[in-house]
Amino acid sequence: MLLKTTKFCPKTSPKPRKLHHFCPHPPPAPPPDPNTITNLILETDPQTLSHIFHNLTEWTPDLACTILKRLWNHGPKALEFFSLLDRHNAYILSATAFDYAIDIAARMRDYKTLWTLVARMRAQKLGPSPKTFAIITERYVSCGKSDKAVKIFLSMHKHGCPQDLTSFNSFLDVLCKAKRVEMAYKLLKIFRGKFRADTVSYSIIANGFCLVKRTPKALEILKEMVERGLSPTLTTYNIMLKGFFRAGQLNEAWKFFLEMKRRKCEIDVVTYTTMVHGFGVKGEVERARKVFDEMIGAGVLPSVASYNALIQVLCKKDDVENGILVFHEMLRKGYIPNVTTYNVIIRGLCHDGKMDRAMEYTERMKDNQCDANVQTYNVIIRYYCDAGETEKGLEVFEKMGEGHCLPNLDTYNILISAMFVRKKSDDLLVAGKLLVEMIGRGFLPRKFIFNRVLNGLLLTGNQDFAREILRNESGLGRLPRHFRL
DNA sequence: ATAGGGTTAG
Repeated sequence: MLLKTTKFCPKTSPKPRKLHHFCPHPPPAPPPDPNTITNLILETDPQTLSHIFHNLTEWTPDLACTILKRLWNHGPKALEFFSLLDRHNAYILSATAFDYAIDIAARMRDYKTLWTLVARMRAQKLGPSPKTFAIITERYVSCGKSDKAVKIFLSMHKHGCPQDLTSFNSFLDVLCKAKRVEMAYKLLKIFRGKFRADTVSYSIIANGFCLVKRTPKALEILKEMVERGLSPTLTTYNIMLKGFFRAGQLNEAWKFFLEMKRRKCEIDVVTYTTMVHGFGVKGEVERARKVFDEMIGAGVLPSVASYNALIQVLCKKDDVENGILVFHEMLRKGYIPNVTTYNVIIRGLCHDGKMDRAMEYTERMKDNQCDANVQTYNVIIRYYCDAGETEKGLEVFEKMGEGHCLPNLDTYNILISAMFVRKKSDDLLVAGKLLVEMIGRGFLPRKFIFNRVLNGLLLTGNQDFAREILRNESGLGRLPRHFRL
């Protein structure tokens, strides 16, 4: 056993010590099961948990990381778990585990904990690494603190983290993905000498302009890059290609694709998949199919992602049944569908009102050792709620909890919004409960959602509940100031 | 997480 039995179940099984006489050679310990431990952590209060941890053996760094990942959508529990490990089995914590914990603290905007963890990581000589700083700066940028993120990046070395071209490029990418491309470009111009900016740096900036649909500017960046003696790579071209599609410039995309071929670029599976997806989402289903066939004709082996792109396109812009035909075709060819493949089909079926068949596919996933993820559940819940089957949505929500998938922020938003459509006061009580639960799990509700639930409770004569929520949450100090009365 | 391709919701 992983757990010493006496401490494991102190209330229910206090006796059978004597049996050991008859069992001199206990059976070998079963492999530690992350699910069991995760559920134990979720159900147990902090103090009891501390006792249990005292008696836990057989920890491995991998197990610790797996559990942290499972607790991803329950920030407070994840950090509680992390600090218990830190106290009892410090040597089990890896750099990856620290990165997870830091990411979670940052997501909860608990900056004090974040920097404590960084210091602790450093004290244990586990980092912080450039990856750690990519995580931290990404979180700061995503909540609007880009200037602060720049300062953090520039002071990385003071935390014992090397500052080099790679970490510079990562940071530029963080800014670009948060649509702060102008800021990234300014930084590039300031620091390109110091860090010796390369093709990757410029490609990242070009991608940043593509993400905000400014393809002419992206092309300018590439021109500048070439003038500085840096050569584009296939990745650079694929970035541009995707940019044209994103900006709705289908003709430019097509011309660019032809030009790539004419210049004897070694067009790869990513190029083709970009074309299939790009054409497809703009409704050009036949052209998407043609490109897919051309890929096979050219001897480029489609990947699972290629199939996913085609299936998605068919499900969305053509007919789910045609998507399912391609799904069967990929199975015939020996491909192993992944969770995205299933999610695309499930969404297609839901969208077509075929909820029962969508549910069948979730079962099929299980049979094929492909675990449904939170996105799978969110799709099903959303469509049940949209179809007015709120109870079924809630049922699926409950089921994901008892499994090993915790709801995320989207799940709560979907469900809470659904609690307003029927104008039933009972629904609002559920909304209130969900709100309390999500806050307890470290999610910050949007101001709009929070006020909507509170107002709803007030209007339906549930003042006491509303007041209780406010008192609890402001007492915890977890809510931003605008929520306080 | 040094840059590119599949999921979100119209």
